[in-house]
Amino acid sequence: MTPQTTEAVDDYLKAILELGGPAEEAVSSNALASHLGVRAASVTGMLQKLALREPSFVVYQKHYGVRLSDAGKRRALEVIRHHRLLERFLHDFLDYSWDEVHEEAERLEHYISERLEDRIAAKLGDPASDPHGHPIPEKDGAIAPRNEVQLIHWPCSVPAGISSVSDRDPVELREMKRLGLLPGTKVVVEPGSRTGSILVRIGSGQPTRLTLPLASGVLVSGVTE
Amino acid sequence: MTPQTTEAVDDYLKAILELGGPAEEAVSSNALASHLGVRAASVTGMLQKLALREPSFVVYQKHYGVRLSDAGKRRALEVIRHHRLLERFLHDFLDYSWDEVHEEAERLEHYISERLEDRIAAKLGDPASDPHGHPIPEKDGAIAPRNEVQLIHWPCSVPAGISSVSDRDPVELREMKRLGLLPGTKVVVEPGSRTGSILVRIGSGQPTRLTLPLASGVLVSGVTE
DNA sequence: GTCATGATTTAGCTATGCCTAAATTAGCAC
DNA sequence: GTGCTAATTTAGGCATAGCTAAATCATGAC
Repeated sequence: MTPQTTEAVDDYLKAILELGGPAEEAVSSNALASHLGVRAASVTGMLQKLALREPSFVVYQKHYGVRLSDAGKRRALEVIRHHRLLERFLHDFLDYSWDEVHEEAERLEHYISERLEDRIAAKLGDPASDPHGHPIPEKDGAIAPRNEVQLIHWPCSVPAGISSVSDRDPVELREMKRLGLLPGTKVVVEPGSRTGSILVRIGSGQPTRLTLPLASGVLVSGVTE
Repeated sequence: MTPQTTEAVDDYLKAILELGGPAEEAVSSNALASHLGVRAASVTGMLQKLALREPSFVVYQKHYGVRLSDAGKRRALEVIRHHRLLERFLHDFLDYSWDEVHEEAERLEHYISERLEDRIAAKLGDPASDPHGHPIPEKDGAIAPRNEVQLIHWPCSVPAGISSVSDRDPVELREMKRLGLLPGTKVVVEPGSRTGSILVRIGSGQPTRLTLPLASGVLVSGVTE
């Protein structure tokens, strides 16, 4: 049987979901193009096909933007569930380190069957989040909303908990691990900001100076003490 | 990075390796076409590309046939190693049954990284065979030669051991499991052949009548008693 | 040796998913 | 409203991997 979706289609759907944000706003072709690393012309072509598909994956309006249809959103969330389950599985069962899981999961997420998805989830005991702290959508696509803020936007002296970290760059991830910037860790931003860095107390250690690129990859939320 | 091989290329290489047999004879386009379920014309086109690649995967002579080059053989064995390691992993760690592993492994074999291959092998303790009894090639491609014969060609009354079973048909596999036709089991062909079936004592049970399609999927070798 | 038959290859087409370059459209300033 | 600029779309091309139909080749029968 021909697969329902291709790798390219999955990647478009994920990108539209991410770029649309929690409000699921319409996403422009240019935004998709730069996020996916392809030309805007390629995006237009793909969106036209996705809109004409049966069932349609997107609602596309020329010169305006694109939104996911119900079917599109369902598939996007399924692929994200695959990705995050795989990351946790590779990390917990196959000795993958924090910075190695993303690349492998990014490839395999398109190819695992529903059966394998279920077996991995069962083996892991239906985990709620991946190793970077990102929530794993339920099988029906449900995903608990979160109040996350970039650490660099968190007010001084107010304690916060790391809820997740960006998994895009393995080098950054290794550095975060070294510094103890793990999901669940308590952090306090100390007075002492400069251009290019902030001062942060991580867990119970001494305040540490974090460069902005690094700190911008750390998402936090309030802690109820 | 663009992958070194595509799924189609992998499938051609595996097919050439299998159809060439232990002597690695040249394989005809027609044989490949019927094995792969595509038209002979498609095979010719693909072989021409595979021969021109750098490094070349095949040695191709028009109107004669095709053989694997060293690079082609290496890749074919790597994919087979992936397939069989995956089968054992799915079976032993993720509660897949005997007849479910093939389909999943057939898809994933093309997409797992060398790192995942290594981690799975380590987790399993470098197993020698998959759940159907097929030998898993070593990382360098080495694969112990076997003296297997189809059960239907084994002489009467001479004890034999099942070395492997065909994994193509899940229905057949379930039937084999029900009958106890598992790799390692001792079998003896009893006098009582008819057209369409043979009589076989499986393990220490009573003689059982096996249909030829089923029995032809059972490979045996001599047992040293 | 010729010829027929079956195997094989060529030629030309389809679809996906990307590209570039050129044309077009939308939205904003004024 | 006009016009500028940036976003968007169209047009035409490339590679992969399949297809059909037509041409060609090779081998065995005679």
